[in-house]
Amino acid sequence: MGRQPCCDKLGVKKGPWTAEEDKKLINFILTNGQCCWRAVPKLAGLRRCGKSCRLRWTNYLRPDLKRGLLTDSEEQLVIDLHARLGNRWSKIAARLPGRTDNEIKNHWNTHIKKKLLKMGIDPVTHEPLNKDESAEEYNKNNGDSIPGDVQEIVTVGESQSQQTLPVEAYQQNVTNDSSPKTENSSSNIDSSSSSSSSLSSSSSSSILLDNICNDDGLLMSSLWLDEPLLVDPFTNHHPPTLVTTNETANPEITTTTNTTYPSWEDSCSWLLDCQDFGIHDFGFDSINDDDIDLSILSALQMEENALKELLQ
DNA sequence: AAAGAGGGCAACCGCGTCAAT
DNA sequence: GATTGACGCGGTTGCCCTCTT
Repeated sequence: MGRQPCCDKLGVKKGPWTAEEDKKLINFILTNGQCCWRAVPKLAGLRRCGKSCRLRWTNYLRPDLKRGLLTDSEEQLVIDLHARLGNRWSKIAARLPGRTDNEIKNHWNTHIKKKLLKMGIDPVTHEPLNKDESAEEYNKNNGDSIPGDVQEIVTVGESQSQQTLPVEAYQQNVTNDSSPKTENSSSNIDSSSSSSSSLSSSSSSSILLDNICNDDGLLMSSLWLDEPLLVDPFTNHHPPTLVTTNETANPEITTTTNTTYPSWEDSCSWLLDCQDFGIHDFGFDSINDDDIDLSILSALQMEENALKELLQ
């Protein structure tokens, strides 16, 4: 007959994960790697469904995850990808290293959606909302009049020749947005420019987007490509995405090859975070530190080699 | 200071697809 | 080929925290 059931439905724990459970899961994945989620709860000594373990690992415990709010450039990238892909969060997440589909989905629903609506952009179609509708919508949501910039966006957006204006308007809005960000300064998307103004951040994001999206066919084939770009030492399947900006189409733009991927600190900051509740509580004592270092260094070496191949 | 409202996020649910038997 | 279950994904829920009154 079919496969064995993934877990005994009876006695399966639900709800928030405890530190103890996290510890067990991390220990297990680090020592055994990711395989066969249905076997994980039993082997790791967890009273959880394999599905729940996978979710916990991919959305919260994975070492290559970034923390904090999405950066402006990441947000911009999400918007643009969403305009092309719709609610395919996993595909969108695949383009944002260290971000999970769940995280992006949540961020979209709680932040970006509202921002777009506020700016008179339909978050579903990414088209400008009807001026009256947007005004109504805005008044409904905010009990206030539409700000001048939104009105301008809506008005300009009515022009047939300005299809991409909503995104540009958003960029402008982001650029002007002076609200503080709690996001740490590291951005895998354009870390080279993140230290400069938010304008350059948006611009580089734009270049990146242009690069990715100039040819929708190329984008789609690229997005549907399931083959991992590089090897991740922990997951073996969802590595830090290599972001290469190589502008050659426009002679006015200096040809640059800007490749970024998470630094050692970024990739392993979670290990440092473990110290918050005692890294040894995780039972890492049993793991040879040299093994971890070597595996990660080896993976980084592989990344470097892959990068060189790409650049050749 | 307390209570209620709203927002954010982690986790669960249900469905579709693929693979094993 | 049919059946069954794992896996992955998107949608939804519910808890917790913060803000407002």
